[in-house]
Amino acid sequence: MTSRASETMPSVTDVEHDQLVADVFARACASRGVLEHVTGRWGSLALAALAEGPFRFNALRRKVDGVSEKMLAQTLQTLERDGFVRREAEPTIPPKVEYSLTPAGRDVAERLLGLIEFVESQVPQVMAARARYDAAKSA
Amino acid sequence: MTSRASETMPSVTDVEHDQLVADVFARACASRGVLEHVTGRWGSLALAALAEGPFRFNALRRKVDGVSEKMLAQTLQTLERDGFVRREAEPTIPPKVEYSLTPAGRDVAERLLGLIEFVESQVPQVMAARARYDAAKSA
DNA sequence: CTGTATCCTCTCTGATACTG
DNA sequence: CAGTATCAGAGAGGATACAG
Repeated sequence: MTSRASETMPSVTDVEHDQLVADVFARACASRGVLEHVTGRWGSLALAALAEGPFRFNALRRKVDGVSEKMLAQTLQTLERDGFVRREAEPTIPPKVEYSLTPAGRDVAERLLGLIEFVESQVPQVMAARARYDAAKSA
Repeated sequence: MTSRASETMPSVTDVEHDQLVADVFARACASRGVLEHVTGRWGSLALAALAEGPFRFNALRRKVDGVSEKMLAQTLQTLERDGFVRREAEPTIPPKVEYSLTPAGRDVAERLLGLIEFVESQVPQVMAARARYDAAKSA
């Protein structure tokens, strides 16, 4: 197996040529990086928020409670670069920048939303499971 | 449509104010932590792998290429504690431990799989988007 | 208003080594 | 085989200040 990959990782351009199916389980597969961008701590929340409609920077910042300016900017840039978020800046004073989802972004966001809703619905059960687990541990 | 668990609102340590529905956008909501566990770098891959069936520790380690023993153990413990993964150890020599999904885990894994498959299918487009973005930047 | 730049902390992560 | 323990580095993340 190629488990012991040499010091050189295949570049991203190699991947598009090998018409192999993308496989997140492969350590060097680009899909893993993309997945991390969309499922990341702030990436998932940003996408979920934008699923409700376009947002301006600070509105998004208020929506995603707890995110710092830096991380929000960084997250949005990453998602824009990956083609999931669209950024439209009006060259006015004061500047107005609106973020929205691209078609691909909407698709990702929908699946994300399904996951989020399920997780939210499971919170009580999770808390119960944690309590059980911790009790068994200390016992 | 979200959890209408109005009847039994968990007294889950929870949030400062009692809210009727879990809200990932709230920074103090437990759902955010749970979401991070299942969407985390290794959590998502572990759940996706287990969706294919039960795995023993080292088999899982081989499947999820690149994960260290430590992180896999840690990830599995977290997911077990949250009630998404079941761990069954046979007290034999040598030890045999099998990991599988709980019903809740299966549900999460399915949604995760949908997301992963979509992301994998989007890899070419993402690469193209990145190339475009980078080109525009340097221009 | 919308970011960028800087500094600093602290968690996450992975090698390695060891135990049952 | 299935972990646990420990250590050190890398990088995520946050606060603040500043620029356009």
